This record gives sequence, structure tokens and C-alpha cells, in this order.
Amino acid sequence: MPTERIDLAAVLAKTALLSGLTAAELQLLAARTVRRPFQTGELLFSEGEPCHGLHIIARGKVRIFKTSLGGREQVLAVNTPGESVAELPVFDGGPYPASAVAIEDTEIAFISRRDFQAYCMEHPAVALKVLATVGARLRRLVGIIEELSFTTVRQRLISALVRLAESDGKRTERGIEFQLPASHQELASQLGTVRELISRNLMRLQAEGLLDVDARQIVVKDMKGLTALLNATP
Amino acid sequence: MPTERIDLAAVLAKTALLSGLTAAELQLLAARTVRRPFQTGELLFSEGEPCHGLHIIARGKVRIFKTSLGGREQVLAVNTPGESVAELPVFDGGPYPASAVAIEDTEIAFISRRDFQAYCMEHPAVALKVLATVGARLRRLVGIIEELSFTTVRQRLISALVRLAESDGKRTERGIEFQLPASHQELASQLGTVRELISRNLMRLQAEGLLDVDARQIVVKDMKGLTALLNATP
DNA sequence: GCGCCGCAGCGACTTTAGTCACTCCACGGA
DNA sequence: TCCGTGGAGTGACTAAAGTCGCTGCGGCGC
Repeated sequence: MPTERIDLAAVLAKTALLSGLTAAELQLLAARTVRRPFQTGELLFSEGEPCHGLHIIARGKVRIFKTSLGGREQVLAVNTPGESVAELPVFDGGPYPASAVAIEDTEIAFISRRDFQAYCMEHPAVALKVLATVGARLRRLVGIIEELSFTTVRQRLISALVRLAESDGKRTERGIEFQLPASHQELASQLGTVRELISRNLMRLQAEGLLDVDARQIVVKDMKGLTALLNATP
Repeated sequence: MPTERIDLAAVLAKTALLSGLTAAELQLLAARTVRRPFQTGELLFSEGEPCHGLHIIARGKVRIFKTSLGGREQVLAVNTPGESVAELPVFDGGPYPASAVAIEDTEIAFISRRDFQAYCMEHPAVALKVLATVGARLRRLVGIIEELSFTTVRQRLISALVRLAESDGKRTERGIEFQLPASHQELASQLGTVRELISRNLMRLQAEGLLDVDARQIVVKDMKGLTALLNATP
């Protein structure tokens, strides 16, 4: 058996979508799976294109986003290995609602629509897993809508900073330290705004004594003060 | 056989989710279905509650929405008979991501989580139908995000007016006439803004000669001019 | 008929968001 | 070394968005 097959089955075994399947069942699916490499910056697919199959991320990182006429971008999700991308158009037959780009060198396990649909008919449990996965995706989208509709850029930025501090932050004598994981430009796309507002709002938080900003290095000096701002009416 | 059972099967037969099933299969499901009446204004469920089952609208109209701390509302969807509500939490086990309220006197066919999941395991085709339905929902959410992120209230209002003109509008010698289907307040919730901006923007469009507004009666005088504004950068 | 409401219109004002046009800086070729 | 490039900081400005407070109208119940 060629190593390629073995690797694919291993990748599939690690995806949430397919957990709980026997090795034999995975092999069956792996036999119908194609590897596709993508370089950083390469598009997996573009908004509006017809969908031919399911993408599972074996390695790398993928950004799902919409683009406006004016060139602004809104990020819908950033997905990492083990996650699948664009499960839904596979089933409803419509075009991709957004574009996807590799933001690291990435390897995709690709399964054609027909094959995956057939597989779901034979393994209803997989269909239910897909539904659960899609549920999580839908929740995130509703969360984005909530933020865009109800909060200001400032609040969205604060909430992103708090999240980062909680996940990546390290306590030091100066406060909670962490690095911004991306450029201001990218952060702006994720928060649905423009670069300048990220820059300005960071400076403003610094002026208010809540943070220290040094390029991408952030030191949260007053975590309580920060979180307090989240529950305040705009 | 009691009439109640027959009615339920008829309702189920008309829902997109369950199309293509045999009468016997529907009977089976109908036997596990409960009717639930709701009066106008009554909540089907609230954001954050655990989800106990699937709601299918037999009669009436249901509004799905989020509420902000400040009391503002963002409508995510308005659903009508034959559509289902909140399919997703049924499968991912999480709480409802938004609230639902009856905006007309409504009758719901309710199926418990367990029963519907079991049914999906036995009828994989139904699971795929659910996925297709959910796909449409996800597309709508992405559309809302796109509008909130990229467009102004003015543009969203125009696009809503154009949609209404195309669906409900009647050509007269004065232009294309139609009624706003809801109060300014409700329209504002759907467009993610506040009442005043609806009022003002309508007045502004009237001042620009594109519309005539008389309370909820709208007469589009210059459809081309309107649609032209949709593709302009903010 | 009276008063209570919910809906709509507006004026005046404040705050956010977004745009444009620069400057500065670091880094990595050629 | 010099230059190109991309990220970041900023000032000045415009335009949206949202807030407050009040007026006025048209039902509807009593």
C-alpha cells in the first residue's frame, strides 16, 4: 500500500467531521480523496464559483472572506488542520458564498461532491456530524452579525484583545503580554473595518492607560478596565 | 384515525425538509409530532435556552432575532409556513443562538431532538435535505454580514425597497406602488439600524425625486435611479 | 368624547467611521 | 549601499450613524 494512502487516512481520522469511523471505513474514503497543495496566497476557490467537493485541511491555514466592490475584506473564518472548509455548498448545490485563500503553505484533502454525498447516505452518522460542524459555523456567523450590528469598532477590538490575552497571554510584572497574531490590516478585515481605525483605537487604549503598545507587542495593564468596557453601552 | 394526525401529516408533507417521503414514513413522523399554538407576540424560545426539538411552522409567521444590551434588535430571518426554525441546535446540542417570536397567530409542529435525530439516522436522505436547508440559511447570514460590513443604511434601505418593488410592486401611471410590509421600527431591525434613519432616508430619497412616500405607501418614480445607487461605492 | 398608545416626522447635536494623503521605519534583494 | 516594498502612525477632513427630545396623528378602549 503506498504511503500516500496511509497519510490520507491519518489525516481523515483526525478531522472532527469523520471521527468515530473504523479504519476500514476511512480507507474507503481515503481511496476517493485527492491531495491538493496550495502555496501561501493561493486561492482555494472564489466566491460565486460552483462547488465541486469538500476540502479538508491537512496542513496549513485557510482564511474565508468576502470582498466588497471597494476592495475591503470581511473575514468570516480562519480554519486550521482537521477542520473542513465550505461543507455546505457541497450539499445545497449552490455556488461558494465566499472566497478562500491559503495564508500558509497548505495541503488539502479533497473529496468530490458525489463521493461525499454517497458516503453520507451510507453513513448517516457522518451526515449528523456534518450538521453539528455546520452548527458551530452558523453560531460564529451569528456572532459576527451581532458584533457588526450592535458594537463599535472600539468594542470589537477590545473583545479581540481580551480573547487573545486569555488564550496567548503571559503574565509578567508589567501585565499580560502577547503578540498580535497578524497585521493591523488583517485584524481590521476580521473586525469589519479599516487599518487606520485599528491603529488609532490601539493608541487610544494606550493613552487611557489600559495597554502598552509596541508595534505588535501588547501589554495589557488593566484587564479589569478592559473587560468593563465590553459591557458598557456604546 | 383522529383528524389531528391527518392534518399533521399534511403539514409535514408540505415542508421542504421532508419532501420526497412516502405517506407511511410521514405518518411515522407525524405520530411523534406535537402541535403547539402561539399567539402573536409570544416567544417560541429565547436566545441561550437549550434546544429540545425541531419547530416546523404549520401556520403563521415567525421572526428570528438577536437583542442587544441597549435594547436594539437585529432580525436574522422571518419564516413562513412549510419552513423549519432552528434546525441546527437540534444537531449540535448547543443552546439557541437567537430568539424566536410569533408575529402572527402561529401553529408549530414540534418534534423532539431524539426523535428527529433517530429519524435522520434511518433516513439519511432527510439529513441531506436538512443540510441543504441549512445551506440556504447560512447564505442568508453571510449576505447579512456582507451588507452590514460593506454598505450604508441608505444602501440597505434601497436594496430592501428594490426587492419589495420587484416582489409586491404594481405598475401604475405614477410609478411602481407598494406598501411597506411592517413598521419603520421593524424595518430598522431587519436592516440593523434604528427607526429614525429609516424615516430620514426615506425622506431623503423623496427629496431626491426617486420616490413618493405617504406613510407606508411607497411609489417608486425612478427605478433605474434607485438601482444605480446600489452599485455605487458608499 | 377623552385619554392613552404606538407609529411617524424632525431638529439639533455628538460620536464613530471612513477617506486621503503623507511620513517614518525595517527589511531584503539587486 | 541604495532602493523598493509593506506595515504602521497620524493629521485633517467628510460623511454616516446614532441620540434626545419633542410634535402630531390616528386608532381604540372606556
